Amino acid sequence: MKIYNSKTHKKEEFRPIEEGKVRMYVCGPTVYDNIHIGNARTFISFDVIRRWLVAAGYEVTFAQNLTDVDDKIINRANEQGRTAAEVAEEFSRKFIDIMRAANVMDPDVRPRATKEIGPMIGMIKTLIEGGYAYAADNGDVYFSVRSDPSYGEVSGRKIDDLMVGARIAAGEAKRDPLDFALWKAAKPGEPSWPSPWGQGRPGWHTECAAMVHRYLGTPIDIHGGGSDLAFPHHENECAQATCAWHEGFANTWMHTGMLLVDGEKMSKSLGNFFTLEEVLRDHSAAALRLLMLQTHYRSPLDFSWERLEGAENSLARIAGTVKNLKWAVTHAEGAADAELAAGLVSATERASAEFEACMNDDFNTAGALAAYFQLVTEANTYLDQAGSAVDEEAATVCAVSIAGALAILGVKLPEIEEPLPVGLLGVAAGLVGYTGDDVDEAAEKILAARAEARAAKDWARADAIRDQLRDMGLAIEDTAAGSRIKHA
RNA sequence: GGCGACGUGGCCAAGUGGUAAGGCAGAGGCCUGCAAAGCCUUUACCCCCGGUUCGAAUCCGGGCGUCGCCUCCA
Repeated sequence: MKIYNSKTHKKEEFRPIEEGKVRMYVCGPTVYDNIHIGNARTFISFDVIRRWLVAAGYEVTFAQNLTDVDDKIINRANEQGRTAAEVAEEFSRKFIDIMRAANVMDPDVRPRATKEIGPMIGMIKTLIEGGYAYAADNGDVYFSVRSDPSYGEVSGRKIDDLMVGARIAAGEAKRDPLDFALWKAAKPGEPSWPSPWGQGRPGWHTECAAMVHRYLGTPIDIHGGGSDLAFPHHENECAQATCAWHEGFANTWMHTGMLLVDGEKMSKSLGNFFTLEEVLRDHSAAALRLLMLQTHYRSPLDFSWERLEGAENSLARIAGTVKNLKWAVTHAEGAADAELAAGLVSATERASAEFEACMNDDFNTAGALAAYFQLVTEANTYLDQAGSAVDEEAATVCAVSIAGALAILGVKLPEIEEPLPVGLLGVAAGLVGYTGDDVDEAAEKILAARAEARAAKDWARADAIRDQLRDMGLAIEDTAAGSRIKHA
């Protein structure tokens, strides 16, 4: 398996530190608001990466933090006249719920910054003792960037290049403009914890480093996040961890590309964002994920509602094929053509091999999906050619393979076995006088009545039956193997 | 200004040395009583210029353009 390491700018053969095991960490959200789909892109990308590592046989330990103390949370709380803890609790809960709605697996560990103050203070102490950090008179503690000779390696920067943009904000007590806060002295009314440097709270970069160390142990195999976190966040995390424990921090750094709207980065500060919640209100999580996976995780991704609609259509096509394959298996009649069946089986094997090769090549989900789109076409062709004489084993193998591949990617196909509505019974009673209580039997009677009308060239009756079903949100699909009623 | 990434058909996008996957949308055709679904066909000077090579979308140099980071940001 090859993974692009953004620290070395190369695809590298992935070798976990511990044979067969992967420890990975992805920076979680600061819980001051609902997340937008740009945030979601990163979490969905790493969800797929994690799922593929698991599918490849690795035992994966996945940790993701919740940053529940931060300037932005405090500001939001002040605006709304609530406590920071209340704001953090609300959006932590919402984040967890919406991630589940998006079919993103829960992390194995989800530490919260406010519950990890002790380990953070411990790390800061170690850094001060080692000469890498210093406490300022005002109660802030800063990391001394120039004390770390490897600073800049994660994001590929040179300290001298950074000088231009670096500034010291009013009220800060840095010795060097490059230095960043490990611990911030409390201002009146802010949440704070006691420390050797007085009441205060941890800096953002401090949290992640301490939590990685505590829950995964350093070094870890994979550290991920959006590409906008590479600098300064990841650089600073790495600097602290490296200087505190001297055992390396993360072997592979992975950064996801930004999600764009009209060519510009989606972000809260620009205001050009859609929340994940509002997107999932009218669109399936599966379609959103499919849309995202059709672009490589490292590339920028241009979001549009048109594309999302397109993904919805693609998804329906795939789901339709899986559904048709399964239906054909249960309605198979007659001797199947062995050659046709063998063709479908080998097409399935080809798709599966191609899928695996693409995923193993730095998670090329777009290529992996393309292999299965091709198989979908081949399966549809098979169903056309085979008619009702479907080879049950070949069709099953194909259907399972398609559904399985999508499941690995976390794309949930629309309910394949959704039952027909009970209201169909009433239609059946009116149309064909069927008064039983078996919906499937009613459907068969209705289809039989339509077939009869068509045979008698009574198009008015045949179409009336179709129209009546349409009013109920049902459609009739005439396939090579016979007609059936499905959800429109 | 510094650093990095990218520029492939109407839209999106994979492909990093051997002659252009796939999705969506459009058009035409097949099938169908009509439709739906499905299948088939259909559109590429791979941003421009130069170089390396038997051969380049793919490597090198230059140019133009876009985006990101350098400040909170997934």
